[in-house]
Amino acid sequence: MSATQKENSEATEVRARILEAAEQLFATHGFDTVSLRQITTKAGVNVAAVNYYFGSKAGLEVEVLGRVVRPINESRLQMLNDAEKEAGGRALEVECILHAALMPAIQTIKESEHSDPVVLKLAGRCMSETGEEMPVAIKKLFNQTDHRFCAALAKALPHLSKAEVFWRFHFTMGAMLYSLTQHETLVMMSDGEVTADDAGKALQQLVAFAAGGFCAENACKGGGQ
Amino acid sequence: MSATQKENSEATEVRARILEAAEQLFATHGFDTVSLRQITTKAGVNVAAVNYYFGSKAGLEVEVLGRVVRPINESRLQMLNDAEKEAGGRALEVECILHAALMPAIQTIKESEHSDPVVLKLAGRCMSETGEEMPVAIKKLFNQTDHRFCAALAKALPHLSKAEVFWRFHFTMGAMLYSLTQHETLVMMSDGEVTADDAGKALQQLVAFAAGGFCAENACKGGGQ
DNA sequence: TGACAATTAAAACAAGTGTTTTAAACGTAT
DNA sequence: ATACGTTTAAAACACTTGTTTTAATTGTCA
Repeated sequence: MSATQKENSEATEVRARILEAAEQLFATHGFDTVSLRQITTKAGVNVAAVNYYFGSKAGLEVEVLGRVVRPINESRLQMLNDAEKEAGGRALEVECILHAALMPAIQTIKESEHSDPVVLKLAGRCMSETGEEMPVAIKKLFNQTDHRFCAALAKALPHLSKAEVFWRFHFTMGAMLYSLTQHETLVMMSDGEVTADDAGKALQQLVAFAAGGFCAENACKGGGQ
Repeated sequence: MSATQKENSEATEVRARILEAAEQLFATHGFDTVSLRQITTKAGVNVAAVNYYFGSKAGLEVEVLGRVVRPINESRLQMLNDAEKEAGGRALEVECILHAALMPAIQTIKESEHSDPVVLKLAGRCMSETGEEMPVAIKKLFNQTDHRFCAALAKALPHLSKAEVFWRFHFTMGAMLYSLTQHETLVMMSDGEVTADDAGKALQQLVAFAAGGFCAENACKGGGQ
C-alpha cells in the first residue's frame, strides 16, 4: 500500500533481495538458464541493480555460490577436526569420517524444509557444472576439504592404496551430489517406496552405503579381465 | 579444393555431420550453453539445416541423446537378461548385477578413447540436467531399465527393504555419472595418484565400491540420532 | 531438355541476453 | 535549504539466440 516510502525495518535491502531470488532461481534452473531479468523481477528491483552491486552476472554467481558452499565446507572441516582431536592420535572410524563429510550438506536441506527444498541443490549443481564455468575460488574450496577427508580415510583404511581412497571418496561425492540434486528421480523411480519427504533419511542411508563401499576388499577381486 | 562439387562417398551427409558436431559440443559444454551457430559452424553447414532436418534445437537434442543412450541401455538389459538366463531361477551375485549395470556406459568411454573421451559425458550429463529440460522419452528409457536392475538386486539381497535397494541403486548411479562426467576433478584432486588415462579402471573400482555398499548392513546402524 | 521435388544458402525475423548510459530520487551532513 | 555522494529507475546499447522466409541450387525422372 504505502509503496511510496520504504520501511527499512522489514523490507530487506535490494542487495539481499537479489541474492535470495538468485539463489532460488539458480538452484532450480541452473546458472546459464536463468536470466538477470528473471532474477530482478522476482526480487522486485531494477535490472541495473545487479551490475551495480555485483559488477556482473558472474560476480553474482560467485557470491551466491560462496554463500551456500562456504559454511557447509567449514562445518565439514570442523566436525572432522573435532573428531580427530577427541580421538587423540588414533585413526577415526570410517563411518565417523563419512558422517562429517556428508552431514552438513544434507542437513542444510532438512533445515530449509519449511521453505523450498531449494537451497542445497545449488551446492550440488555447483560441482556438476562443467569445469570452465565453475569459479576457481569455489573449486579450490572443495579441493582442500577433499584432501583433508581423504587423508583421514587413508589413515583409517591403511590397507587401501591412496589411489583407491581417492576413487572411493570420489564415488561418495557423486552419490551425495546426485541424491541432493536428483531426489525426485529417486521418488519417481521407486514408485512410492521412497517418498518426497524422505530426504532426511538420505544421510543415514548414504553413510551406510559409503561405509560399506570403503570397507570392501580391494578392487582387483570383483572386476575380472 | 574441389569444393564446388561434393563427393558423396567420403563427405558425410549434412544430417550426420550435424549429429556428430552436436554430440561433441553438447557433451563438453552442455545443452543450453551450445548454440546452433556453434554446431553448424563446426559441422560446416548452414544454420537452417538444423531446423530442416530436426525441426528444432530440442529435436536435435533428443536425437543426439537417444543415439548415445539407447544402445547403452539395451546393452545393460541384455547383459542382465543373459546372466539371469544362465542362472536359471537362482538369484544373481550382486557384483554380477552391478557389472551389467555399470559396464556398458563405462566401456563406451574406453572404446572412444582414440577420439575424444567425449561421447559418454553426454549420457552422464543427460541425467544430471534439471528435470524440465530432460526429454521425457529418454527419462522413461532409464526408468524401466532401473526397475529391472532393482528387482534383480532385491532378489539377490532379500534382507534389504525395497526402499533400501532403491536408495543404494540411486547412490550407485550417482557415483557412476559423477565419475563419467567429472573424471578430471578426480585427477586434479588426487595429485597424480589417479591419472587422466585411468578412466578404464573406473569399472572395477566402481563395481567393488558399489558391491561393498550394497552388502553393508541395514542403514539404521551407523547414523545415530 | 524440361519439370518437379529435395536440399542448401543467405538474409531477415522477433525476442531475449548482459551491460551501459543517463537522469531522477534519495538520504545525510554541512 | 543547499550541496554531495549513494542508490534507484528507465531506456538504449550492441549482441546473440532459435526460427522462418525467400531464393538459388541440386538431383532425378519423364
